[in-house]
Amino acid sequence: MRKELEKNYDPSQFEDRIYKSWCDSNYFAPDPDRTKPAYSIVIPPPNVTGQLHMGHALDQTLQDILIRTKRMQGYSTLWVPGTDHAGIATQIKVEENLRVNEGLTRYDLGRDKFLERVWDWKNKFGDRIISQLKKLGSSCDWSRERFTMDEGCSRAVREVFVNLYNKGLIYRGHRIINWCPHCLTALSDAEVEYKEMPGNFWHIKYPIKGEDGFVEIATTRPETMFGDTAVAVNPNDENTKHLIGKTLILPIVGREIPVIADDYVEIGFGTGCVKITPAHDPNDFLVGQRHNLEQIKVMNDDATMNSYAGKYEGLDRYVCRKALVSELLEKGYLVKTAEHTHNVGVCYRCGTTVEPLTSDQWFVKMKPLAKPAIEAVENGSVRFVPERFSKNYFNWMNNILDWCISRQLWWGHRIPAFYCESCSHMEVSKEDICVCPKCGGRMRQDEDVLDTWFSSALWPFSTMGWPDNTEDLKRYYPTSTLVTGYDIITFWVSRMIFSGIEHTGKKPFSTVLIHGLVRDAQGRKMSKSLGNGIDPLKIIESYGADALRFALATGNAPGNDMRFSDEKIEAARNFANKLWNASRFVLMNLTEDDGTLLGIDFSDANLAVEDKWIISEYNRLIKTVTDNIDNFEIGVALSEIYSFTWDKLCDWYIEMVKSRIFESGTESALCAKRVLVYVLTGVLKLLHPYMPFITEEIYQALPHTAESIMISDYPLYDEKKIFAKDEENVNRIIACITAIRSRRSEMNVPPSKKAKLYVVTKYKDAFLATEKILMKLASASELILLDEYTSDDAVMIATDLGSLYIPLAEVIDFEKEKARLGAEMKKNDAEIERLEKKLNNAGFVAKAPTEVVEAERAKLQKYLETRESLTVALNKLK
RNA sequence: GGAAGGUUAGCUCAGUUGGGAGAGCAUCUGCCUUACAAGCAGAGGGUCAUAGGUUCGAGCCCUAUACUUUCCACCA
Repeated sequence: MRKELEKNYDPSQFEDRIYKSWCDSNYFAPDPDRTKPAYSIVIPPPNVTGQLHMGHALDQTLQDILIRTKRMQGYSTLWVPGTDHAGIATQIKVEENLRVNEGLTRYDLGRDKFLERVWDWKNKFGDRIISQLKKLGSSCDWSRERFTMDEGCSRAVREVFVNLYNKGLIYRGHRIINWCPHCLTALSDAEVEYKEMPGNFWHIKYPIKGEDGFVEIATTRPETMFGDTAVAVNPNDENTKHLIGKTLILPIVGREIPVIADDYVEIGFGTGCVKITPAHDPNDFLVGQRHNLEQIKVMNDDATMNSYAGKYEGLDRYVCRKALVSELLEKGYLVKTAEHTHNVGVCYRCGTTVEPLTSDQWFVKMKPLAKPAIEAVENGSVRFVPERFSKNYFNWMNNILDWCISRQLWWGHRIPAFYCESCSHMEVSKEDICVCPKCGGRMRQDEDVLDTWFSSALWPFSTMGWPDNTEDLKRYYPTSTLVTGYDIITFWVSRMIFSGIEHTGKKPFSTVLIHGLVRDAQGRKMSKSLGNGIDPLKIIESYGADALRFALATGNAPGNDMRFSDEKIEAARNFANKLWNASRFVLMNLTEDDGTLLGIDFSDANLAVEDKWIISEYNRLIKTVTDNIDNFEIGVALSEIYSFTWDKLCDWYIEMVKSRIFESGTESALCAKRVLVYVLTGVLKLLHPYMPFITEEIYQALPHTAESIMISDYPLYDEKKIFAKDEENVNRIIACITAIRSRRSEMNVPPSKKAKLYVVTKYKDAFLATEKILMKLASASELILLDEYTSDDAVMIATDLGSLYIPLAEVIDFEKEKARLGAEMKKNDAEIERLEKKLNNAGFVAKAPTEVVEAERAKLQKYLETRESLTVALNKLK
């Protein structure tokens, strides 16, 4: 029994129901048929405690469009879902919660108790994001849902860590790293953002030992002078050369430091003399290494000063800075203070200014890993869409430094390194080690955890069971397409590429489809602090998931940011409504015995010219949509479906066949109905990947062969279903009807007023084939085909079909009509002149492709015909 | 400092190998025409940022300039 469609389109009535039916039917699981080609995607795992935002919605929509298309096209599709533990972000959230609700810190609870709390949190909110993804219609295989800290992924992490360590690609070292004094952890270079901030250049005198003079240095961070272990000058700088080798006395501190030569110092910048603080500046650190300088750390982990700062010990770095500057001023060491804006690194999670400092951390040696990963993109094995983002990638990968992977957090994968408490022997191992293999002493595991992105980097294969060579891995890895935003190319995409190549010997995916950010209606980034975020769930509630998906998938080019506005979502909803109503029309006219009439035979001689027209147009649509999807031009494909559905199917075809359909019982009516069902079903299929719910709801109400539209066959382009001649004829009539309507409207003829229509045409076939349509849609009371129209009481309309005359004597102002025709003639003549000039241009005719020249000739022909008609009409008015 | 985008209708944006510019929204004029007023039929509105160049032909390719966004680098 067929279902009826409700009178009004109300997605909330069916979206959840349909989603459940898909799940119950297990349609999201990959087809086990081994003969089908594989197509796979892994989800960019959202933060486990995060809330769905527009970025997710866009990301999900694009992936689902690809997956659903491929599934219908006969691929065995796998879309692996899951979530990320998001180390710092989650830990901060739980700590904040703990502080607000219980006034406790994580240290009050201790590591184990605290981690229990985080797991509680994860279990409580971990399902929320997943259920939100489902609201969007995502066709992920939920039975394969993964979490970066589940057993399998954790095993992969250990495997990778140990392998890299054994290859010498992971090492522990004392290096300068980015330290967040708020999160109390090291950060990788990628996790530091730079913000422009106003600051000062303080010029300070460093007295020269044994002389009266001094050296003037300029610094933006005077408080680090407690850690100065040299002053550097450029050996080629004539102005400062003489200082090399001298000894300086640090003001206030009194410690002696040397003047060294290093070409890191830029000649002509500042005073030419640079204080060197190896423990608190990345560049100074390198200078220190070159010159064997001592590293003096002057701050504690929370960015308060330590004992090296003498009486400033315990003060915050900025409080210290202020006090120190006053003291320097008092004592005459401060030469001047200049304003200076500079970029300051801040923690990407909490925004605190990071402190570069030396510390013992774990690193991944990047150069050897980066090389094959760069090559993979260079040789096209991994392809970015749009292509320009590969430049982004190269820029990062070519300049990459070693990756600091240890974090002083509790939430994350604990580093599998074990230290002996007795003999300090260290072992790195996949299994826990309790007893020292050297001395039998007790081993304790490294306190630190790994950077969240360390596990994300393994996501494409860890989710498929690696390091075991599972069936999934064999069948679905490497994955086909990765869909993500350009903002995490460095964080995530690049790391997946080198990890995949290193650990599986294969690239993790073939294509990286990059999308932009979803911004608010004013173009601002959506953010919590601005409070301008738009909640996708609210949008779904009031407009439906299909409308949201439509709004996100259309109207912007790949990789570009897009603005989300009410207008856009309303337009999307209106389209859904249009489709809904058109479908209702089709269904209303579907008599019971039509129910089996699918798969219409197109050799059927009963097909009217307009039937062939819409079938041809539909067939062309299939090609356009398929081609565009193949090129990842998802938005273009969708707008093609949109304009076909609205402009061709609804505005023309349905209007054209209405009168036929109402002649019930005739073969002609039946035929139109068959075509309607055929074309509508086809459009629904093409549209299904974009708007899965509404298309399914309508599909179920139509006569259908597949259980669900989502597992039905995707339409295929068929050259035999292009009826070029009929298309041409119908297009002529369409142009004709439009011209008539336009003239009537100009002349304020009410739509209800019908008028005789005289037609003078050399396209008699086209006219005869479409007579009825012309009559109805052009509001004609009678059609009269003539060889020549002789009276002068009619409005003449020059069209592609020929000259049309509407006798509307009472509304014609002859002078006005003459003027109008004259103006039209002038415009027409201008076109003729332009085309003749072009066609008389020997260069054009010789060099342009013949089809272009032919097209121009045809146009000229048309304008010449129009001139004839206009001339006749004008002569009559004289 | 390096790099990549953007500049097209009043607004937001498309424009896929170069062949006389499109959509949605907004505006104006008519319509409750038996699927749809979340609709129908018409209409107006653009020196495609500027200046050069290549070409028979440039919104599209090249060079320069202006304004703008983003990424990377950089706390002397």
